[in-house]
Amino acid sequence: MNFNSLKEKQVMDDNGTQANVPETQDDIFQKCLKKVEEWRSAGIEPYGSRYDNVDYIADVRGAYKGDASEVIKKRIAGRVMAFRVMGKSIFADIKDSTGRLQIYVNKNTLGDNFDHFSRIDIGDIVGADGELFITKTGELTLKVHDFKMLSKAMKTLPEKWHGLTDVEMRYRQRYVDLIVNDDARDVLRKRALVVREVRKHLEEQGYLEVETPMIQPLAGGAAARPFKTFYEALNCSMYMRIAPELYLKRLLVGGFEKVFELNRNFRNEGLSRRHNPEFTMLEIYQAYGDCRTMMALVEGLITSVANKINGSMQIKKSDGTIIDLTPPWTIATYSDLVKSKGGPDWFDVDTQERRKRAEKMGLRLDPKAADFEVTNEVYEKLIEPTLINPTFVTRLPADLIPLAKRCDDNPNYVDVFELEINGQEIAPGYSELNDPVEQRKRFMKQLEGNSASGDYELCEGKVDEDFLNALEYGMPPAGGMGVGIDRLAMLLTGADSIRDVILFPHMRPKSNK
RNA sequence: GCACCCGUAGCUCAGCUGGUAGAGCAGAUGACUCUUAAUCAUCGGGUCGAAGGUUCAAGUCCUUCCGGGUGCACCA
Repeated sequence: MNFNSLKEKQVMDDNGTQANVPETQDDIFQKCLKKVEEWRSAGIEPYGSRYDNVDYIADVRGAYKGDASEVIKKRIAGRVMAFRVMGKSIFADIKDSTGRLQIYVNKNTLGDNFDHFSRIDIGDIVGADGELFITKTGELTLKVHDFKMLSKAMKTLPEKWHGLTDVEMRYRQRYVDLIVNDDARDVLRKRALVVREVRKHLEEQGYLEVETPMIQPLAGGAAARPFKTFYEALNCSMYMRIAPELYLKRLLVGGFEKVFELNRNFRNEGLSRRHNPEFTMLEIYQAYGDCRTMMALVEGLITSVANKINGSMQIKKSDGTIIDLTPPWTIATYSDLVKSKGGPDWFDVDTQERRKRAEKMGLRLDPKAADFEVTNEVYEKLIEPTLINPTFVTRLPADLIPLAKRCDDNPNYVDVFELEINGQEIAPGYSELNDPVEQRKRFMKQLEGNSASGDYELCEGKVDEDFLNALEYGMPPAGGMGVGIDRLAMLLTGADSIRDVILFPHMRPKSNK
């Protein structure tokens, strides 16, 4: 009568058996449920428990020394990635976190269990005991004596040859991506190693890792729009931090001399290939240092991490160009870089002339742009993208970074650096401002600037009085630095998109209808 | 936020100037005791992202919406 029964009837008429039923993903699920029941009634639990003394596949491969007569018994566990049935023998590929190994099963060795084994699907997780041998075609293989079901998969894996390429699904269902795409797994594992090595290096240098609030009453330390939230128990609005800076400086006041924090910042901004609003930032402060202290530190840090991760100072990008991290890194002043593009007399000519030159070089300028913004356009559009090998850009215009400490010899410049690698800013470093009166003045000016621009409220027009209070107790002069860990991971893994180095990048939730 | 591109079976993709959806893998059944993208035979699987519109007829053309990608902007 209804559609389904008609359809099933037709199937029956066509081939005279009841075996074939309509096949959708849901039907496959039902089929698997049935398999689970059948296994259970045969005394096999498809969702196994603890499975001890498992060898990593990489170690199993290492154990075979080329002597075919030697008997090597091993136990492995992992996911079935391929399954090739040949009558009374079966080959399957098992994958664990260290690699892949082919297993071989035949009816003579397994007996009744062979039929149970033959019901395994690609995607199931199994354990297997057996001994190693080399097949006719020369592949190291485990001949299975016994196996154990550890987990039955109810969904089919993406296709074995092309894998999973749909970018959206790779990010939304990262677990599938990780099962199927070895390179995704490698990149994300490398990222974890980057984080580990960064910590190790800093600890070895005597820096103390600290954790400061991620939910803050005022979101300071950077110019960015914060995420706002509400703290029920305290009955007040709070912000997700945009930077840990103001708390880390409080620690300098408190007497911690070398500290770092490696954790998430949140900025309420758009997403792009290079930006994720929730990103991992390393901030480091060192009392009695300045931005040059930080330059030496970051050069040592990144080269050491690169060496541990890649074993090389060269990184090949997807387009074939090579980034060379070999120290010492280039140091260039902002002005010299701008002059190299805009002409040696760039800063001597008048504003009109600078505009004319910039436009001649193909820049489209906002007619309202201030003079220093015109210059900065030249820097950002024409110079920054060309800084592929590591370059410390120093002595930036004070207009650009109003909160930093001025250079001793010229108050028009600030004593900072921006580390550029691969045309991207990887780390800014500062000689930190420790004059509380000057700091208050700049905060006030910044507030005015923000209310004037009217883009958004900066923490509702409030100044972090507690931070100023801390400064008034006296903060040692210090060098400070921030390193974008996601971007560093991109650099060291050659990833083109920041999302490739983030396990679960943000996605717009799918509406349920 | 703006511009451009994409969305077809569980996955990877075809589908021409509009004519009513197809392949491989995965799945089912059978054969096969050294395969490895196993092979061979047979079979099933679709709200063509969603909703409207044009048309005798829409996967295909138009509009809106949803989701994604890239670029720009915001932003270090």
